[in-house]
Parts: sequence; C-alpha cells; structure tokens
Amino acid sequence: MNNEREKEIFLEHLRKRGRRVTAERLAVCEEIFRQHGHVDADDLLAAMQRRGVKISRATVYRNLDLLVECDLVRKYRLGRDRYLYEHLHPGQRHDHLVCRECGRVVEFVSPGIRALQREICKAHGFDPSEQTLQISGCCRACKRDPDERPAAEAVPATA
Amino acid sequence: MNNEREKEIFLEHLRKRGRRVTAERLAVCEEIFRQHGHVDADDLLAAMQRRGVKISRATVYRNLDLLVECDLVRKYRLGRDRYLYEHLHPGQRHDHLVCRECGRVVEFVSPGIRALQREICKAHGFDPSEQTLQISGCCRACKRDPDERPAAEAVPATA
DNA sequence: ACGGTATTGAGATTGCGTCTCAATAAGCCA
DNA sequence: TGGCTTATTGAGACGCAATCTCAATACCGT
Repeated sequence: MNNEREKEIFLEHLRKRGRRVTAERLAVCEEIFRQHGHVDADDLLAAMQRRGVKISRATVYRNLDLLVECDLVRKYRLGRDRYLYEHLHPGQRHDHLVCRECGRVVEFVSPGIRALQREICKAHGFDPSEQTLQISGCCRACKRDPDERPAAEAVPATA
Repeated sequence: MNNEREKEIFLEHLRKRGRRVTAERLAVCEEIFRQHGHVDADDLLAAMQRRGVKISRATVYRNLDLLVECDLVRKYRLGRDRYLYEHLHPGQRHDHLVCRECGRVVEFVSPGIRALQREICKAHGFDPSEQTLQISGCCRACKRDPDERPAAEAVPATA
C-alpha cells in the first residue's frame, strides 16, 4: 500500500486551494488510511489519542471533510445513525448490504449496476459526484438464528 | 387517487397488531398522502397545524414510523440532513438524483438495476427490506448556469 | 525571522429525533 | 350503552452527533 501516493493527492489538494499543511491534517490523513472498514469520527479520534496524537474532535471532523473533498474518503450514513468514514481506494468503489439485525456490513461491487447508473446520469444530463447504493435487510446468519446475533457491532466481512 | 385503498392497508396493519385507530393516526396518514414529494416531519406537522389539526411533534414521528412499517411511506436521508418521508405508491419504487448545487431532486426508475440488486441479495443470502440508491452531483441546469440556481429548495421534477 | 492569516482547541450551541410520564381516549366486554 | 383496561397522546425534557465560536497558536510567503 503506497499511502504515499494518496497522501500526495491530499497535499496537492491543499496547496491548490491555498490551504495549509498542518500536523493535525497529516495525522488525520494517516489515521484514516490505517483504518480498515468504516469508522466514525469518534472512533478515529480515540484511535489517534491512543496513539498519542493530541487533536480535538472539531479538527477531526473538519479535516475528514477535507479528505472527502478530494475523494480519498467517503462519508455516509449506514444504518441511520452517525456519519461513517471510509478510506476509499481509487478505482475501488463498492456498495453495501447492511443487516438490520446484527449490524453486519457486507461490501459488494457490481459493474453492471455501475454501468446502468452511468447511463441514467447521461440520460438526465447529470454530472455525478457521489453514488450510494445501500441495501438493508436481514443477513443469512440472522435468518438462520434470529436470536444468536453474531457480535452486535459486527465484522465488515468483505465478501 | 384512491387513497381509500391505501388507508385501508394502514388500518389493516394496525388491527393486525392490536394497535388502536386514533384520530391522530388517521390525520398523519391523510396528510402524508396529500403531500407530493419529500417532506420532513416538521413540514408535515406545520401543514397539519395550518389545517387546524391539533397534534404533537412526537406523535407525528411515531405515526410516520407506523406508516413506514406497512410500506406506505419511505423514510430516508437524502442529502445528509434530517429524515425525509415520502408517500410510496405501491409498486412504484424509484431512486433519486440529487443536485448538490440547487437541491433539485429527480426521481428515476431502473428495472435493470432492480434486477441486479435482487441478484446480489440472492447471492449473499440476504433478505432485503429497503433499498436506497442515491446519486448526488450537479444537474444539467446548474452545469449550464453555475450561478443562476433555480429556486434553492427545489421542485421535485419527476422526470 | 517576522507578520498576516488560516487553523486549532475547548467548550458552548444547535437541532433532530427520542423518551418520559401523567392525562386521555380507544375498544373490549357485560 | 357505560365501565374498565391499557395503548396512545402531548408537552417538554433529554441525548447526542455535528457544528460553531473565538481567543490562542502556528503555517508559510516574504
């Protein structure tokens, strides 16, 4: 993983807009790159503090938004709650199945759906910047054992 | 529009679960059916109060959720903000293009995407209850005249 | 190294959605 | 129909994520 390449994208984005490169910005950038799957802002803050980084909650929010601007991070709401942030590898867009019972999240990629989305945008003269497809329902495990929920805040099984 | 048919679905849903039929429930049901496009809970409350209905905010929320349960109303977040509620005509599922500039919302239907979604669910043994596809970006009008935004909180152009 | 100015931090603030609990009323039954 | 049980309502409190405020800090062009 050459995070260097992506960090450079971030720095470039900052410079291009005359924004400053600060220790906090680099720290947020590095931390979100270290994370796998979906994290919320407080998770990230906690992780950074555990690592000894001194940074405030507001700054984490602010700088995550900067990373979203340059497409290195995706920001969305999965279930219904808070925002989740996810490190976005260039050219690896995916969508989500979310189980309402156990919270498990499964990622999937569908080139077919992607293509149809592009068609729809073209038909409407619409210039897409972000596309979110999210299917919530009941996963295989929960259908089988409606009670025995696999560890509530679940594994982001990348199936 | 025979809202009668749909109102009956609601009443049936209530009875089936031993829940009571109240004036407030009927009022929320009728009001959301009267609305076109997407409204949030407070819009709906205001509309009802304007109409002389006496009802509390909490009750609006509670009863909207009841309507969501029986698939007469869809509840989701469009941009990033609050929940939006939308009267759902049976068998007319659609998805949304949302313009980040002017807020305009365009609905579209894609049977092809629907079919692919079903396939994906099947492949994962996933039992879907709600599917949301949302594409945000820049609409034709805003691309043409980046400044002249058509009436901020926009028309739900059903194209 | 200096100075102008963007950025940060700590805590206050906002605002949606939910919860609380006493008062009310729906609906079953005699 | 009237009485009784219990779900539902209303008013306001509450929780909580995200944003905002503004003085202190530190980035970066000169």
